Amino acid sequence: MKGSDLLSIGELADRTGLSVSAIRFYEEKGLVHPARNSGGQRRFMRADIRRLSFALVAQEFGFTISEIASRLAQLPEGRAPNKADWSRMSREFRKHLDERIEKMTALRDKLDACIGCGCLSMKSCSLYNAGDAAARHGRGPRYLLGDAPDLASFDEDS
Amino acid sequence: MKGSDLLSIGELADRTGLSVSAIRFYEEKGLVHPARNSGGQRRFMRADIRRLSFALVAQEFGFTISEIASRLAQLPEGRAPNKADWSRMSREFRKHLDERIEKMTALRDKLDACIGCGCLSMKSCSLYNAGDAAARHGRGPRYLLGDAPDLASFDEDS
DNA sequence: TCTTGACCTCAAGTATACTTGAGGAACTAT
DNA sequence: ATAGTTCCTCAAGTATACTTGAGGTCAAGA
Repeated sequence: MKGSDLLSIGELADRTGLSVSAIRFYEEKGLVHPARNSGGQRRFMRADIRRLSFALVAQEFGFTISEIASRLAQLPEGRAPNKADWSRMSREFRKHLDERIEKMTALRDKLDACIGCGCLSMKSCSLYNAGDAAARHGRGPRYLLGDAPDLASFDEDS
Repeated sequence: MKGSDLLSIGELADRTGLSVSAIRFYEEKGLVHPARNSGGQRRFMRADIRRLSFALVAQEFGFTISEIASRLAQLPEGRAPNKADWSRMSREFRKHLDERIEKMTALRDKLDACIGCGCLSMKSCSLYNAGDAAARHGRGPRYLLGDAPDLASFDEDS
């Protein structure tokens, strides 16, 4: 396979640092769509190195496989994506990153305020209802760091 | 149970927005340590509302249950934690938050630089080896957004 | 007292993200 | 040609974070 511009799954694993099984799994999830040779073995394009590397970075940021698959789906399928394709996609990705960082920072600052004022008692804690600012996908609390329905709980024992 | 300063699991669920099953699960994981009444039912302290609320916030930030359990273990067990206990704990927690946000921001900025220069081709991409800056706990890629072992892959088709 | 809702335990199921293993075919080098 | 490595599929296992269900007990109001 050396010299070819198609990569076997093992070569791709070496190039990305991923395991072979993880790459198969990612294919199943739609992150890559390798061709097959006459013997049925996967043959990847060089551009797939970048797709998978992007996936790994995105995972660092807490994106799920299916979210990543959606982003990668924006890249052209037939031809290898070029700089413009990647830049466009990355720029969009960046927006989501910004949002995520912003939410984390906002939540941290609220926690910070709570530590600063020493309250944590919900009478004036800004973390109460901070949930509006935090991206709580799916399951989540109705009250954060608080006990709003009854305002007497903490100050008694302090 | 009304009027008592001990809460049933259902009351705690109402106050935190958690499900009853989740609270039982969290007990199993050591986030709370409720007493039992004569009939074997769980009786929670008011302070447990805060413990669980903290757990929920921490989960937003991407901490695992066991990490959260470790943090909560720093609070006094016998007596209800007071403001000073919570502040001390939160302050420590805040450090971890800062680190996490910093790492995300650093990684984003590297991605940003890549978009800016339009490279994404690994010859000078700063996301390559960005892994040093990114907290990759456990499994992780050896190469990020790149294909260092062979520097010719992207520029051909662009 | 009796009924109904809340609670109990324990086992199993769900989703995400993979890994591991069995049994077998393909590829590559000598 | 043949050995050794790599690849294939499919099923099952792992860890995290819970939920759901079965079968049964407890508590609180009428």
